[in-house]
Amino acid sequence: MSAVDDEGLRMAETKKSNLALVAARAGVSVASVSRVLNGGSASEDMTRRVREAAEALGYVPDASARTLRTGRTDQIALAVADVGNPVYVQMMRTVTPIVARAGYRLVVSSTGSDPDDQIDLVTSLNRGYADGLLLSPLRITPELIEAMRASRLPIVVIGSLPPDVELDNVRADSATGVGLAVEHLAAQGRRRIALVNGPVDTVPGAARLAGYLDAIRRFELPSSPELQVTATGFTYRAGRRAVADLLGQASPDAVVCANDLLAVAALKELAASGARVPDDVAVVGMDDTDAAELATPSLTSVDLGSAKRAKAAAKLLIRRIEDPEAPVRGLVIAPSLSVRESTGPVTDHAEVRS
Amino acid sequence: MSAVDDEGLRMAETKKSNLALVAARAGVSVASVSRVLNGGSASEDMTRRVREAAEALGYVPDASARTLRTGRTDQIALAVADVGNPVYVQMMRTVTPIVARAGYRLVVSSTGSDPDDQIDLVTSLNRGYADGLLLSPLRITPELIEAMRASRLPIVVIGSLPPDVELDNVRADSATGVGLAVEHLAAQGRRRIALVNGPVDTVPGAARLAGYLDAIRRFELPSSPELQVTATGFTYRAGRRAVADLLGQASPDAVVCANDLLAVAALKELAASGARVPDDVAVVGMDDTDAAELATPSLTSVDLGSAKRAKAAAKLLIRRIEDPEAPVRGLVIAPSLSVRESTGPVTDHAEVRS
DNA sequence: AACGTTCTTAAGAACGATTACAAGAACGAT
DNA sequence: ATCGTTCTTGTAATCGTTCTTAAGAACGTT
Repeated sequence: MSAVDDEGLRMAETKKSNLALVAARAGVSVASVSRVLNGGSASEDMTRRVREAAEALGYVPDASARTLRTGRTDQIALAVADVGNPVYVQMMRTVTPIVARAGYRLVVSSTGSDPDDQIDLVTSLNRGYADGLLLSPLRITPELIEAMRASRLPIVVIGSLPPDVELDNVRADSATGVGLAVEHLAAQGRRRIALVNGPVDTVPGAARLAGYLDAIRRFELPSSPELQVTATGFTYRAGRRAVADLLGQASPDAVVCANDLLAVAALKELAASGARVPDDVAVVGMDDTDAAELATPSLTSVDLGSAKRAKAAAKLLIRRIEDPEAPVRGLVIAPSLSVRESTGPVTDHAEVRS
Repeated sequence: MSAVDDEGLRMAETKKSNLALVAARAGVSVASVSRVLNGGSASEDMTRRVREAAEALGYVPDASARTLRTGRTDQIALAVADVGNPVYVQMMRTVTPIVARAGYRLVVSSTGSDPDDQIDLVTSLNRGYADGLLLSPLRITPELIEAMRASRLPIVVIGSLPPDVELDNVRADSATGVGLAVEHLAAQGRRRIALVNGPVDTVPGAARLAGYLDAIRRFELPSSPELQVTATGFTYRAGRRAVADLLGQASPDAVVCANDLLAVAALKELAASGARVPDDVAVVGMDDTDAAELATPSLTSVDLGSAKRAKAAAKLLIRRIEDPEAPVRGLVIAPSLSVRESTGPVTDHAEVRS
């Protein structure tokens, strides 16, 4: 409680204010104020008076009025299924500077994995709260596709779509990605390669299972149902349960996981069971997020190009917003493998071990 | 390429539509349409016709028009400094259901740690793109405080403020939290307790340093500048560098870190240097996020009540939106300690493994 | 001096929703 | 039959901005 009150000294009174008030104070018309503030041509005297009045009143233009008039919000929405998944963090990071450079603000909303949530999101997009949407849906239903197709505002899908759907999208090549992982493991002489997948009724879950089965066949590895487990979600906790089940029913010498969180869960569960990584069991994650580098041992991870995908999707969306007639595009980003400790050269340890 | 085109069969044409179109189709006035759709009283016949017309046209109300008229957006904004920090993920998770239950949608924007970004954010809030803002600023400047004070729309600060500032806020008690960590370590006989802090010109950085110095004095532990290092940010990478510096200049038997990311960095750097955790060096994190549980070994972490703080802040904001005259409140959430492996008793370690 | 050109500024019409107000219909009561 | 009440529906104003149109001023040209 200081004795001196210095409030009101130079306090911009942001209570409320609009063009009319500024105009009245400057002694000009609202049109002129708008023109000056939006960089139209005006006399020097006019410009000065308007600027002063606006400053004095702490004028801030009203977003909804402007949007109503112009039809633009200068916002782009990014919808993610799970804010806890580091792959989405990576996407947010990549997208933010791109949309900012194009003059948009990014707003993030988190949906559940429920397709209905996403339909709601598309609907509310059509209320016009953003100029476009970047959507990365886990599950795709015909209803969701129909909603996206009917959307008045542009949507770019990050992820795969059924082949006949004509929507801008940027997809990963999960199958090839899983193939890279299996190839890497097989080259080390690993034979009992397990898959820890997320729900197979999701787009990534289905793609990763397909890629796994294909790779197992290609490399002529033993295939057995016991080596495949499905977590109830792409989360750490679900991963722990799934891996515990796996270890109860099989003895893999390598585990490929559908994302990095599941892979961290595998590391933990293996450690709890007394198995050494990578000596006894190798672990491969997917998405190549921060979590892969932070894990102990650090995780070999399939880079599905999330950052590139997000970047490409953002550019696609911006182009589409600016030119609604642009042809529909579908991009595929090639995967690569980031090798780290969790699949570390077996030779070093194998020598020691045997 | 199927031979049959079934487009236009029942495709809701969401091109554009407004109350006037719906009204024309239903043969009633726009006012009646609005009334029916917003749950006003209307005859059965009227209701049916309006519903049908709205459905047929795929009518979706325009957000900006509604906002312009009513002054409400039904959105609450949450601004976080770093989407990569798991403590913010925790906050987002907690806040989402609370605002949803109150009928708001949550939009997340990420600011940098630069106070100017946050001032921009407050300004754009005053454009009316949300009904209120939850802000967790890393650095607080007089300008930011002035901007928040002058805001036309309510803001609740998650974090500490200078004592004389009258703004709704929910703060952690970092000092006591650090004290809990030091007490726990001292009770194990650890004496050379180091601090890995974030930048001290940030609010949490300053608070944690103060708490550390106070605790060191209280427990009569040796204090030396070599035991205190400051990372250039609250990130993993900055943490690695800071811990490397620390290990180069001192031999701590315990490390208290200003957040979980820094603590994970400490684990990694200690492992790289050959030190065993917790046998040689104990590590304590802060915020008690998922990262603490996922780390190897799992991290003992000071729970600064982030989830509770976020929850309380959201409730405060909603109350404030609904009653702008409500008295200003400041809450403090008490910290607690979640003990895990990284400070585990050395004896216990042996039991588990044998 | 009359006229056309250019430049500056103002007036007013949108954008699409909500809502106060008024007008008319329906209905029961006296 | 008249009046008052209630219920339903329509008319029109309003939110704050942008932008078209047009009016007026300034200036050069013939």
